[in-house]
Amino acid sequence: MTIGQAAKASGVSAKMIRYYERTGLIRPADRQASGYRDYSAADVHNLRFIRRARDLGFAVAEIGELLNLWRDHARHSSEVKKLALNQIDALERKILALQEMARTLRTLADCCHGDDRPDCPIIRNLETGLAGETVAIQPRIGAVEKHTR
Amino acid sequence: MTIGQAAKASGVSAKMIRYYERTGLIRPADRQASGYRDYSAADVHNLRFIRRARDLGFAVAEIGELLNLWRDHARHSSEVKKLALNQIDALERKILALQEMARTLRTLADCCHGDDRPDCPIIRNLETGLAGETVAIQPRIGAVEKHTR
DNA sequence: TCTTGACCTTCCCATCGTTGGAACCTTCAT
DNA sequence: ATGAAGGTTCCAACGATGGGAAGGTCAAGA
Repeated sequence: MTIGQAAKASGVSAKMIRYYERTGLIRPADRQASGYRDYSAADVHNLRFIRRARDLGFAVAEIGELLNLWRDHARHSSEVKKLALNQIDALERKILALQEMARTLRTLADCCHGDDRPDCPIIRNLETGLAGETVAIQPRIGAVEKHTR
Repeated sequence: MTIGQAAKASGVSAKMIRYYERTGLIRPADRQASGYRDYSAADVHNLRFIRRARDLGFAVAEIGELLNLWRDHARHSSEVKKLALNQIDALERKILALQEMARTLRTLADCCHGDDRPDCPIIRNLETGLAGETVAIQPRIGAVEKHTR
C-alpha cells in the first residue's frame, strides 16, 4: 500500500506521514523495489491512532509516549490516565484563557454602538486599557501557548 | 527612551518590538546618534495598544487593521465592532473545539481504572476509535487552528 | 583614563505542526 | 510512446517568540 493510500485510509496526510517518520515518531516504512514506501494495515492502524490522539490535542511528543504505552502490553492504565489528565488540564487552562478573552471582547462589543460614529469603546479600551466596567486583562498568566489543531 | 525602557513601559519585549518594526506593523523607530532606537511616549502608547490587542487574541495582521482604525479619526465604530465580533467568533470556535477534546478525554479518563492493570479505555479508544459510549471525534471540522497566547 | 557591566545593534537559529513547491523518478492507463 | 498521477528528496514558509553570538555604546566607579 502506497503512502497516498495509507494517507487516505488513516486521515494523516502523506506529508505528515513522512514527517512523523523523519522525526522518529513512527519507524521507517518498508520500501518497495521502486523506492516507494510500503504500508501495511498495521501501519495504517498506527497512523489512525496518531491521528486520533492529535484530534484530542496531544502534542506529537506526547503521542510518542502514548504509542509506547500502547505497544507495552504490561503497561499500567494509571500511566495512560495520568497523561490524559495532564492533557485535560492543559486544555482547560487554554479554554479559560480564551474564554477570558472572549468575555472581555464581548463586553466591549456590547458597549459599542457599531454605527458610523467614530467613537468606539473597543478602540478606547485598547488605547487606554480602560473602558466602562471592563476588567483588565491578566498579563501573561495562563497565556495560551502555541497549540495546533 | 531606549528600546529596553519602551519594552518595560509597554509590556512588549524588545525582541518583539524589533519584530513588529521589521514586519511593518509599526514604523521604523527614530534613531539616536549612536544608532540606538529612540522611542517617544506616543510610541509606547502604540505598543501598549498592540500588547492589549494581543492579549485579546488578535493576530498581528488583525492588529494592523485595528491600528489603522485607531489612527483614522473618521472611522466608523461599526468597522471596529466587526473585527471584534469576528474575533469573538474565532475564539468561540476554538473554545468549542477544545471543549470537545476535553470532554472526550474526560469521558475516557472516567472510564479508566487508573490502576496497575494494563487494560485502559483511553488506549482502546485511540486504537479503535471506539470505547464505551464515547462519541467519535469530528474529523477536521472546526479544528483549532494555530493560535498563540 | 580605563574598566566593567549593562544595554544596544544585527544576524541567525529553533520552536511546533503543517503545507507548498521544485526537480526528478515510477507506475499505470490510454 | 506518451501523459497523468503519484511517488521520492530537499528546501522554505507560516506566526509569534525566545536564545544566543559578535560587536558597538554608554554610564558609573577605580
